[in-house]
Amino acid sequence: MPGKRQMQKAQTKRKIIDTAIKVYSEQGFSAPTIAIAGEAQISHGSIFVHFPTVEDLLVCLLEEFSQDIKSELHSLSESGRNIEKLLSMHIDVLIKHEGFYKRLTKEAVYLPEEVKNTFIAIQSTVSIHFLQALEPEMRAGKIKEIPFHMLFNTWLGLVHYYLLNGELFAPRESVLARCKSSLIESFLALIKQ
Amino acid sequence: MPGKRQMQKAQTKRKIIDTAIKVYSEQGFSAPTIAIAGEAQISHGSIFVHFPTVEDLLVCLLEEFSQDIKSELHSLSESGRNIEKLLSMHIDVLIKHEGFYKRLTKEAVYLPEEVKNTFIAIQSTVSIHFLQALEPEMRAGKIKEIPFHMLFNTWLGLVHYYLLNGELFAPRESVLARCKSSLIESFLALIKQ
DNA sequence: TAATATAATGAGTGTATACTCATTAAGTAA
DNA sequence: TTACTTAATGAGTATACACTCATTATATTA
Repeated sequence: MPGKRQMQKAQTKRKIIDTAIKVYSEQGFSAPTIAIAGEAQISHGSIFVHFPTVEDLLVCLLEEFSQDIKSELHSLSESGRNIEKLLSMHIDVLIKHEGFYKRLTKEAVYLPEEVKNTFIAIQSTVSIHFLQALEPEMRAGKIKEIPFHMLFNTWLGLVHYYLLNGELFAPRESVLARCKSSLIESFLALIKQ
Repeated sequence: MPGKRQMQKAQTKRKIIDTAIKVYSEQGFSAPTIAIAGEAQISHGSIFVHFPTVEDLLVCLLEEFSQDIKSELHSLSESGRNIEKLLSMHIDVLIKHEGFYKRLTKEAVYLPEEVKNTFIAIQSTVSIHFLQALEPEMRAGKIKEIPFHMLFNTWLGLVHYYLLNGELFAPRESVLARCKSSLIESFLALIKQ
């Protein structure tokens, strides 16, 4: 059975992870570690007891984030497999994690390679579901004859463009929530044969 | 007539601007000012003789950059006004400035507000040319009935997505040069009625 | 030529940050 | 209860940077 020590340790680690997600979502990834320590109400040094470097913390954060997103995508995509539902579900998952996801798209350049690759792996998972939903309609000749990866990149490009320029389209609120239907409608109209 | 002093001064300022563009293109905007001074073969302090802060340097850089891009777009769009030519011209202009433009798209978050606004103003100019080229074809019913801003955002989203993920699509070379034709073909196929 | 003005220099300063480590406090085992 | 182990602490260190300013070198003016 786990002793008090082990539980306390695990609890502190969890607090660091949760607080880091919160602080990075709000302040961006250049937020100093003292901001995380302050918000989590632990000492600065504690962070380095659990994570040798901030890079290790980031990698851990993204590992968890990607697991969450992937499992959400997976369980939601069970229910229905047409393209409209899938786009809607995709946006819903992003809305749920909008703060952190937006930071990832905005600040990817400055993140370590491993973190970037984990983020790319998320898109890869999305593309698999995207393909599964689109394939029947493509076979049925309802979709324009354009390479699949182009269709997917157009969708992701559009969604990320809205995330990156959210302040322009929807100041002080969720761009995705506000623009969800017009994004989906427009994209569907574009790809239809 | 300009004395030797004034000419020398102007020449140094120019050297700083040109070198800063080069260094920022290669290393990103977090490149330290000593890197610019070193590359320009001037002393570190000289930068601050000409620009009180790095922010002032950045603003100056973008002012010039946006003037260049806008005038290129303007002179090129004179020649022909159909949408295919315009897209091609747009990509060509971006290819010409790809290093710096790519950095702007990647690191926009960390740039001062004034710089971001200048960058947005460039897109605004592009959208005007885009509309002019598209309008005749829209009137003729050749284009899908989708709000104009959606068409434009889809295009820009796609192009920026390729710039941001260039390493994935075309490692060690110009993504835009490599993917230009497929970007244009796919986009035209999508928007056609 | 001598006096003055100023562009350019680069060692030096201040600040923000990640990370360290000796110390403390609290759990665990004898 | 006592000795041992370890999570947590936070003052301290090292580093990287933007920006300063007294000094130097060069042009301009009298």
